[in-house]
Amino acid sequence: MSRTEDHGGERPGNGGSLAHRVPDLGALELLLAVARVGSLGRAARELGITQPAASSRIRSMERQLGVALVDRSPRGSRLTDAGALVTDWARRIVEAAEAFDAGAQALRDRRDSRLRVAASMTIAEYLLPGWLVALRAQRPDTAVSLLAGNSTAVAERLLAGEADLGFVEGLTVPGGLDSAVIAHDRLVVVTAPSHPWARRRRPLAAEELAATPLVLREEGSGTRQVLDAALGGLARPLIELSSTTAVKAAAVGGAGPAVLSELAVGEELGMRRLVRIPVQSVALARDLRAVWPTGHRPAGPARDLLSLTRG
Amino acid sequence: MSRTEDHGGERPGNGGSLAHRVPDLGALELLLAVARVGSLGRAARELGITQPAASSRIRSMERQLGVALVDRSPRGSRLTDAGALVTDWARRIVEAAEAFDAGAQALRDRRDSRLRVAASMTIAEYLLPGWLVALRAQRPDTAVSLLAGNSTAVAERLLAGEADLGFVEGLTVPGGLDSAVIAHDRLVVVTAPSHPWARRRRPLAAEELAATPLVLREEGSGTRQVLDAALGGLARPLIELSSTTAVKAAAVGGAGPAVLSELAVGEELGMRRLVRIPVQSVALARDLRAVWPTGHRPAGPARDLLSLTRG
DNA sequence: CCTGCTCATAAGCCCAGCTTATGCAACGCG
DNA sequence: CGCGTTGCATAAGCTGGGCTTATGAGCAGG
Repeated sequence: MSRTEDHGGERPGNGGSLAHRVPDLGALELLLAVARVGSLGRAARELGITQPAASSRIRSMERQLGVALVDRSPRGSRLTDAGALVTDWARRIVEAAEAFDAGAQALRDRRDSRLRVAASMTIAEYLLPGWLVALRAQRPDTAVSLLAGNSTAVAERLLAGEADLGFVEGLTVPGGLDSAVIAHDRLVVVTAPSHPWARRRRPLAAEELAATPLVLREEGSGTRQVLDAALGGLARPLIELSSTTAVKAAAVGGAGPAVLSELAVGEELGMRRLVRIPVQSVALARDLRAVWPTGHRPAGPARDLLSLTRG
Repeated sequence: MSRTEDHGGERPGNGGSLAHRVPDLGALELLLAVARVGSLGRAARELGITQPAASSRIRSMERQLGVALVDRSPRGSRLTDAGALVTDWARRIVEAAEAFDAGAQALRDRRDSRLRVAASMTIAEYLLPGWLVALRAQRPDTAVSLLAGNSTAVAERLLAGEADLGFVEGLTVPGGLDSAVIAHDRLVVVTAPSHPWARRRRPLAAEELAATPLVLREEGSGTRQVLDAALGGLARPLIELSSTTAVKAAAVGGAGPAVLSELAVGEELGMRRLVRIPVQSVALARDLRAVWPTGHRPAGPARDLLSLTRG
């Protein structure tokens, strides 16, 4: 009985879900603390728990992973070689969690925040959380609120005085707003590694791209606009989906070639879940801009955030 | 009472540790499942739990974050706007956890694995987990074991027949091994954003770099070797630390400029915790190579993995 | 030799998350 | 129009993981 039965989503051969095989955030934070301070007890104090709790938690993490992580000695604890590696991998999870937390907090703080940001989806998804983490490190007491929407919505909020700083990714800047380019983005053509295009040697020609049915965002999205403009309104949809995520999932699943922001596919390219297909002579670049009401040069917290965004 | 007291490591103004503010992995996986299948009940079934469990878990996640994540209706559940954003951020955590899991499994499987990999630290830390995730997606039943060490150790394992495929990042290929370049890496000079160099307009000259005390890895490390070679053995240490992580931490903390692999600082640059300082006329590039015993061209699982590594 | 640091073990508490058993609302179909 | 199906919510009860306090044992240094 129990629930060992393999339902739909479970890949074969993995005993239970990720959550059962990966230590929880608390344990990972503890491990990082141990690595930093070199002692279970002091790490425990740093996290506000007792030494036995830390000891037991590290031990159960070692049991779970099947690997010794720390070398205990009467004079402290050091990471084993495997432990150092695990700790580095753990740090990635914790950093992602920090970004999540910063973003979530901004989503919640809505009311009494000192800095109200409006951002387009792509920027809110991929860039903003990192900026918020950095901002929090610099100015821990700046409460930020975030509102995500398309370029028009961002402009409205700014002009209505309901937001202090905006971020957009269109080809044009909405009227009534000043802007500064903070980064560049590019649309890229991607396929699953199994797709024939992944084995091409020569870059794709614009006509080939225009002639091929693609997995795309819906008409009206920023991404789609740029693509249509670049191809002269010719983009041929295989499927139209309403979120970047859905498009990625379809592409990973082998539905067909997709066109997506470079920002959106970084992770997937790194993990080789998607392969980037070079394209020739198609202008797929676009600017990412910070925007604010004409004249109202960002000051205070808005200026702090803005200065973080241009590295 | 309880433990609200702010001990050393806690930044002010954050109520408790990350783990208390970020939903656990199980909840995040559940959220992703709900987003995918559009129903609490079906998501629950997919994860092998009951519908009330899923319902309660999503609800408590919403309470924790202070944001409504899903719109429930008698015909299913769809993400709210905020929910879509949160789900995207959650996906990053889950992906990091998948990489962690793939790595940890390789660390454990030591014995009966079909593919034994030996890799240098930098590659094991930053690249390999992603490759393993991709490999698992392609060939779910390939058990991989991982041994991390320096170039010499990698070569030894391969030549002793204790590893099937190696990855090194040196300037030279150890004797007795064939190799293929799989990627390029570059050392970069980084500082905390507060460092004077961060506000420089002109690239750093080689002499300035050589004349400045730097935060460095210990002598003998791959990174250090490349730097010394590039500067003509002149690198002047401010501190010498024994792990990439420690170097990063020192640099982030403002100890001084550091020289690190591009791979190692990607995250920090994105979050603006570190700033990259352009350098002129210093050859800091290096190749990342797959290696194997001369003649034993990789086959089977080794070949699968190898083909994943050249995107 | 005692004091102070480290970690380990034991016994007990508490809450988060699970289960089963319900109820209620909306849709589609004979 | 009632019936079955699908989807979510609520209630009551169990269990285990993680916490606490209390204690012991190994090693270093004044």
